[in-house]
Amino acid sequence: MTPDLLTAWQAYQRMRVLLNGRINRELGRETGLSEADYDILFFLEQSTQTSVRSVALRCGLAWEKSRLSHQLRRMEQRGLIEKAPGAVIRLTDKGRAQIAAARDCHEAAVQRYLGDVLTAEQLAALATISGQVVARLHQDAPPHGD
Amino acid sequence: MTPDLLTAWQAYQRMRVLLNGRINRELGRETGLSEADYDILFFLEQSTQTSVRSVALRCGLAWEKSRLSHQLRRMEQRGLIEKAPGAVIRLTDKGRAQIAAARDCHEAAVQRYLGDVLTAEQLAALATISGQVVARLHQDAPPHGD
DNA sequence: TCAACTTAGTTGATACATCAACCCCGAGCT
DNA sequence: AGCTCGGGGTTGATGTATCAACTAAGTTGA
Repeated sequence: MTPDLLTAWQAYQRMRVLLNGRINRELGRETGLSEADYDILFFLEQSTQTSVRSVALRCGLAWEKSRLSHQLRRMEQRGLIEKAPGAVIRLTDKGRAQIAAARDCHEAAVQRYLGDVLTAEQLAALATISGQVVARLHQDAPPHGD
Repeated sequence: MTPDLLTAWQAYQRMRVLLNGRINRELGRETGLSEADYDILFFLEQSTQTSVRSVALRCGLAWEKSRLSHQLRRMEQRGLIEKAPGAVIRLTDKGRAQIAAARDCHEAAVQRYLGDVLTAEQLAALATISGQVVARLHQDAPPHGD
């Protein structure tokens, strides 16, 4: 492991842990939603259709099936979504309201911690780097797992 | 939120989720250690002293106290560490053996998914970006919390 | 027709993360 | 002395993530 790689890895790890901790905490405190909640609601809201099949969620979020199942059960109990027959998921009015509020909070955080700090070149570099790593992950253990 | 920022954020998020999931899964499968276990054991092993006070762990890892307490309890039950009076933590032989094995696995993964994929410039850019974001996080909500 | 296979989804067990509430002890103050 | 106060550490409750085992429904093929 070269020093460059070690340095980059440790710096990345630190950013990952701190940045995500911070955003999750802000989101939870201000909106009562977890990151998992947010991801689900955001996907449903962005979707052009009014209802989405579970499998589309699983695909789009790259989640395990059991994780999704548990999460959807909890969210249904809280009234954020509803399940229709045929493994179809729909946003409730409450869910729609919460994601709208949360999006502002979330985008503000991303702007504050990334947008305000990085140059356009750095943003582009981050996107490129991420894309390359993700491509490597896909090529390396493709079957279907994660 | 500019398109550049959105793109970078989404790409980063995807990398973060997939890369970390993959590394954690490999680590768990091949060594039986979680990321949390690894962080603790790595810190203890790197430490020059044979024993470390809890508070040093909390500081070095930037963990919440309750998180550390729960984690140390579980690890003591599994025989990876032992607690001495005075909030002192020590690696057991078993713990020392496991972290040695895990380090190889972990470094191989980092090499495979980052080192083999990114150029030296990209590694440097990633380190710089991470450093800037972390600095922003510290300046923004410094007290001592997270 | 029926049996072996896939794939979507659920469930239960276990581990992990976070919050709030608590215990303990030593530093400072009256 | 007796006090409070703050920090280190623990605990319990709750939400979250992962794995393994299971159900159910559709496919293929003998």
